[in-house]
Amino acid sequence: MPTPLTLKLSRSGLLTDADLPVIESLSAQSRPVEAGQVLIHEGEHPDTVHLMVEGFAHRYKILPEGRRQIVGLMLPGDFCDLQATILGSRDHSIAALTAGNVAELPQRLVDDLILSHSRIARALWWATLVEESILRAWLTNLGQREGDRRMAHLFCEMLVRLQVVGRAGENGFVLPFSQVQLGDLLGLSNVHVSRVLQDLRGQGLIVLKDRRLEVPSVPRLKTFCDFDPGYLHLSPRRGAGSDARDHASR
Amino acid sequence: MPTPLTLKLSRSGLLTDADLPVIESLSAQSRPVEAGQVLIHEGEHPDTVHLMVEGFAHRYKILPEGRRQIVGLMLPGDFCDLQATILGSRDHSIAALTAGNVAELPQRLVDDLILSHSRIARALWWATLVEESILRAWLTNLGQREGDRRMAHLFCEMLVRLQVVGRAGENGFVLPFSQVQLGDLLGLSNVHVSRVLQDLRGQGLIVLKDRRLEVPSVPRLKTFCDFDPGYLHLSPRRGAGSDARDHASR
DNA sequence: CGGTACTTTGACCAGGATCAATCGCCGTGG
DNA sequence: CCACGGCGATTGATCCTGGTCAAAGTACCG
Repeated sequence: MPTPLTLKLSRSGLLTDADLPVIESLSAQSRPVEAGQVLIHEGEHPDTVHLMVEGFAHRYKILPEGRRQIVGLMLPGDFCDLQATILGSRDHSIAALTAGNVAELPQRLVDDLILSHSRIARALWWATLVEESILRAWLTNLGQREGDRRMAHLFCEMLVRLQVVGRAGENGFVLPFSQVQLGDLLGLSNVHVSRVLQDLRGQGLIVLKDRRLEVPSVPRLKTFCDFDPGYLHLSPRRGAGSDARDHASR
Repeated sequence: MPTPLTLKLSRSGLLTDADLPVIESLSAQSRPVEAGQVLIHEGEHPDTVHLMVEGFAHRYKILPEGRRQIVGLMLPGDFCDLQATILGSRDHSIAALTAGNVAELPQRLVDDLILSHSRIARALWWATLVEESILRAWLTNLGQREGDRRMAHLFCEMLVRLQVVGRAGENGFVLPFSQVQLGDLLGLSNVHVSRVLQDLRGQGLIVLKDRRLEVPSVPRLKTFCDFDPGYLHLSPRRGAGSDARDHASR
């Protein structure tokens, strides 16, 4: 089974099979992290690149009054700070959401990789740009949708992103968030998150129990929140036995 | 007077004086655009890079129900689509907000520039990452702040960004938005925008008349909305006679 | 068995949306 | 010159999404 990073970058449409072993190797050395562990503190000036190999992490900002906004979700195969050194100090923190494994790559290794493998360099660019695209989708989600659709949209996105890296089935995945965290993701209070979830359950759009989210009808959920996966910029899965296995789109 | 692009990239802290003429040249050839003109349609697959030389533009997404969210603001010196070709089709549109000038650079020219000038390449990276950082700040703004602070935060950001490129004075700038557009930026209704503006005026935080925004006390406004410019990642202005030369505004 | 973290529920309140009417400003055409 | 229409801003009235406060229930853990 390929690593999540390989699975993800394969969907950029920019790689050939020759690139895959190199990419695989990036995930080889990883260290375990525990849930809640802070990977990068705001203000730090890191000199390594963090790659999620297993587990979830999140990027967040904290306002002086104590309010918190999660501004990014790193799933297996996602980089936490591919850019790190260019910007100087970080303007937000990153912490693990679940136990998992993180690879820490020296910035130099990444730089060398980019110089020597132009296709991979482009694929990394692609990953960064998709991240930015997701931010725009989130911004639209917060700015224009009400609680229930907002939540549904997040679930749709997570379903697709996790399916890409082989961490979700056709209809569900493990959702390791507390309701407070869901609130920090969506700009809602924990109380309201609870009610919205009840509501979605009541409409039969989701089944959420024991940290596992099931979506009885993915098309229905997508219609409900106008989810259009275009912003994830995924090329069709290619290669051996590409098949009817991904019904993505809609 | 240097072009806005030069002024902006100078603040990356990554360039030397030798790079400046090359950067200047990018703004040399520009064509006029009128207010409202669409520069890039959603779904298009552009093969040129757009650079704002003068005037404002905005990036926006439209939901099926007709709601609109502005997900980016391009000021003089900002690129509209530095990444263009990698992602394939665009997931949003870009339109001019005011009359202005736009340079259209062939993607090849940009690629060559990146290959031949590594410092400039890094500076362009920097610009892209700052854009992403701004998106995270906006997301936090929408998710965690109420209308009045949200508006104030936008004004603070615009003031700083415009000052960088010499298009704002110490205390104000030309704000070419209608209240509907402000609403689309901030996720507020036009009616509420009107009330929030009254409120800010009432508190003496802003003076807004004839499309010109004046901020009587910038520190007060910043305190009001917890504005911390760190996310713009600006290095101190360097170089010959760094000074009080940019009162541009008008 | 008590503590802690998370979820649920209820009551109440407020930020902000929606609907609707009015007003001011301009540009256009009679 | 004036009437008209369109756009944007303002204001008022009303409604609703979602926040806050508070309490209680649930589950896990040492």
